[in-house]
Amino acid sequence: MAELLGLFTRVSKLLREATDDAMGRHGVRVGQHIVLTALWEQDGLAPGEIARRLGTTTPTIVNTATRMEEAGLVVRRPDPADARLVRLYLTPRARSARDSVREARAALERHATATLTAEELEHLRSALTKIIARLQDS
Amino acid sequence: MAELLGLFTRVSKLLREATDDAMGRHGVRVGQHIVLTALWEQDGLAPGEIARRLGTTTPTIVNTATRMEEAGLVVRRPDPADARLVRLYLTPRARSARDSVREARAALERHATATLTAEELEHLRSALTKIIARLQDS
DNA sequence: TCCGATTCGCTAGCATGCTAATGATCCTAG
DNA sequence: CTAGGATCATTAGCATGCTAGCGAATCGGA
Repeated sequence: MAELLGLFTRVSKLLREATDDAMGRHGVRVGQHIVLTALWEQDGLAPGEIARRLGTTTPTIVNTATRMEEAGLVVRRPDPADARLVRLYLTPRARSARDSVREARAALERHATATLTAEELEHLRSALTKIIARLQDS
Repeated sequence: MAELLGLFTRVSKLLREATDDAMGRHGVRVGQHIVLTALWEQDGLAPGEIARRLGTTTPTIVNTATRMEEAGLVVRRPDPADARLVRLYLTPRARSARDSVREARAALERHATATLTAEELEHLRSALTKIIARLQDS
């Protein structure tokens, strides 16, 4: 596998599977993490605000929010000042899952990179950051 | 973005978008690349064989093959010796797209990693390979 | 030879993301 | 104060992957 894109495809798939597995044990699916991340930082955001923060689209957040509502992780409430807006609020269950989900992800990270030295890890982080910056520009 | 998993999620999404864009200009979608890769190496493989080679599932290959058949990239033909098997064959169009698709992917790779030194690139490749090996074991 | 287990491709149905189109609401210029 | 443009969530429909379950075909042991 000499091709870098192929390596990324492979890593992404494996990491995503492992992440979904690790988070699933805490009642959260991998796709819901971006919404949780945003709401953990600031509760009561609207779908469009979350999408803008995380570089996704509004329909993605809306659909994810619907699944999370069915799963009892968030509730929708209309904005009292602007009837176009819908605000998403975490349920107690979603709030309390925060630490365990974070720890599960951190543990997975440690496991996946266990064969890398601290220096290699830092290089990896740096390389990924550079690629992100490069792709976001264009 | 201190979290490595978050970096990977971001890179994957950006790279996947850019790849689909680059390949789309040659009439091939990003999800079809794994099937093409397998058939470019050996034409006439069955869905199950492709899935085993590439670490995906048979339904994924079957569905992708259906879309590729509609797009005129492959044809299905029954195996003469084993009626359970269906063999996938590239059309001339898919065969001739090989070089341009490869070059498009290579160009994207060069573009995405333009701000990395040769040494950084080698480290990145090595780190990704290590992570893949680590995750495949478990 | 024949019957149960295995091996196929395929379909159904789900999660995750996307774009395009819709309808409600808000705001601003005149 | 009103009309038209902007902004918002939502729905519809697609691509990509997955698991579960189906029916057809094959194989292997009695």
